[in-house]
Amino acid sequence: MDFKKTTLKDIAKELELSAASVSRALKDSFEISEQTKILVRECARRLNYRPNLAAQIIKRGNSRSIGVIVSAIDNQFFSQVIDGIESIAQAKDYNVIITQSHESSELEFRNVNDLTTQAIDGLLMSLSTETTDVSYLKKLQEKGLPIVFFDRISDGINTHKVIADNFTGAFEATKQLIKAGYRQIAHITSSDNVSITSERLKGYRLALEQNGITVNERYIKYCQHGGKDRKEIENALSELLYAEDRPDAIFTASDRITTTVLSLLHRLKVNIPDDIALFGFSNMEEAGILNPTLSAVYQPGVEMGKKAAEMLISLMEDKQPTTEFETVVLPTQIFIRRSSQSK
Amino acid sequence: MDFKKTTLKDIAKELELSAASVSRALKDSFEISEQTKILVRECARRLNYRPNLAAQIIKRGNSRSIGVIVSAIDNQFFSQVIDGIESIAQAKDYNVIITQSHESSELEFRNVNDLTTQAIDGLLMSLSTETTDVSYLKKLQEKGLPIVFFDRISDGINTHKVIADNFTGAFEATKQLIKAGYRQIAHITSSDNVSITSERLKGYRLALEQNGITVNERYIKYCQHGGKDRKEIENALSELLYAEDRPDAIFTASDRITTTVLSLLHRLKVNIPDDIALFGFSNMEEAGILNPTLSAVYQPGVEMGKKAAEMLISLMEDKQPTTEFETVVLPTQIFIRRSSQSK
DNA sequence: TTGAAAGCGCTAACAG
DNA sequence: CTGTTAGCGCTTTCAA
Repeated sequence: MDFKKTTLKDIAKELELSAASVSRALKDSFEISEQTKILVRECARRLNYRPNLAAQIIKRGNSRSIGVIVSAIDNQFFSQVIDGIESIAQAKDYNVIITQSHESSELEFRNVNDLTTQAIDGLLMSLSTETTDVSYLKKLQEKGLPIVFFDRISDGINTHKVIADNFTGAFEATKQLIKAGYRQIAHITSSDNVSITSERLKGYRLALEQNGITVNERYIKYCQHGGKDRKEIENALSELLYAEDRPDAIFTASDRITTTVLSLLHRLKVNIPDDIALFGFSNMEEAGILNPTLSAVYQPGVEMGKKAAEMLISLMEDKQPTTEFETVVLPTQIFIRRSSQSK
Repeated sequence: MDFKKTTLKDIAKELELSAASVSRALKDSFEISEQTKILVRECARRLNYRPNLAAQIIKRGNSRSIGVIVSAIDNQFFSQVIDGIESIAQAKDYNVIITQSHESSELEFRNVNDLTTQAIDGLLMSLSTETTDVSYLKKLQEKGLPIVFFDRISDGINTHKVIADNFTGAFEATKQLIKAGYRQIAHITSSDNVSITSERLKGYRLALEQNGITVNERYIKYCQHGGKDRKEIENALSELLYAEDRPDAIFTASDRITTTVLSLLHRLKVNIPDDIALFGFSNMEEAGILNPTLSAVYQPGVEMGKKAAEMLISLMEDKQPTTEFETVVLPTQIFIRRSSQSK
């Protein structure tokens, strides 16, 4: 079945006008008489006319739409970012096309390809945990595609970037655990490919060092797929739990890792926070009704989305190529709840 | 800044061929010699050529992309549905454009408009809680746009539909509460505009009646905005809690309502399930680590997405207009956990 | 105030 | 095997 759309010509024929006049009338051009405008508008409504975007894109050479790539939209942090992006985009009359990489660099590559094929004017991007090679993005950028990175950024590309203050977030979280009396603090984190991992790791390390605790490298566990694969979190956790020097606290570096660890500890009947404390990075609205309530570092998702969209749109609308790029760091928030305080 | 794309012409000029030949070479047409094909492919790669989708759309008259409208992607049920849709779409080489209505019929209308302007070939749609008028969708359908409804469907339009077995889900949930000894079972649900509300309500009513419990109409509370507005849930809950015949159990009809009620009960220090039991519709992965663990009706989100996408694609690819439509009902699952069993 | 015509990038019919 | 040409829906000169 084919979706028969009304075109300019249909209206022109109906009204015995030229397509050009109809086009101008619909744009409220000054060269068209009020009377024809009214006629045209009425006819357009009646025939349910909708301009063909593809034709406009071809003509104008731009599409007024921006592509977004995140690892997964069911991550509340990312859906908040998307809400932020959409609010700015709508205000400035841009369309938003959302795609998911599901932590796969192959899918990420494919999405970028699809998006550029789809004539996007700009790209907002948070890298997958798997991604190490960003050369194809660099090429696109060199061809003039404006790109702004958020959350998981890359040093390999010079452009605007927006991140949360992962370092301070991790530092404060670890400090809180220490303050609550924990000493053997493990860290389960994402792949060391992504920027957020090393930023958070630095905060974790410094907090320990500043408090006279030697960093135990065996306490640091990486999940190469960002916890997309439940198994890898299970492995990391078992290694920690069945070691001779079992930690008394775990600091987890992402939403998914945090909730999975919590659920695994439940299943293993490990008491939180008495046996093991838990402090996570999480934007879950439900953190306060988990068992136990979850201490967490919260990232300003909506704000990050807004900022990233604003920066991208400014790149797109700049007449001359931008050469001075900035990296915006947004503050994180710490919520201290039950899961990190027994002692 | 403008994103300068390589076109067929650029390749043609470079290779001193015609645009037509280049086009055919890239399509691996039989009329082109192996040698030119190799040359063309090499050149395309080198110049980072990407076909201009807009041009193809105009030419072909279709876009190989399908639009999706859900109320909010941060709802885990909907993100599962989207994952299902994407898996089918990718396999059949369709693009997916996701939009959110945020439970507003105005935004929903705007999204539909944007999507049809963007030359989608088909539409997958779950209605917002606010929506009562679907006449504009009917018009689109009459113009030949294939539409498939999922989850929140409308009687006003005759087409394929996919829903979960809301009736049985609600029936079983209520029955479980009765079995656990509860008698004063309240129901907090969405707007009575949406189909899922009445389906679930029917199950709730029947379970009560079958067990000799008279339905107390004051126990049924509607949230006109599906709980998007926290206040409306708060109001519904207070009315229940401060009534003279305070219920001893609440059956909630959606993810958002469920978690919000849980969090409000926490704040009010109401003990669950001893003071009040809770049974909800929820697709949250975290249901098992909430406090208390949440008894829930689970809907097959991924499956629903897959089924809806398959039906839509079959509508789109059918040569003659389909006249026989079906409504697929997928089974729900019941998870009985702590929140519904004290007595 | 309106129309005719060209052209955006691509494809397909037709010609050679 | 390859090129020429027309046309998809729209905008934009240029001309009337």
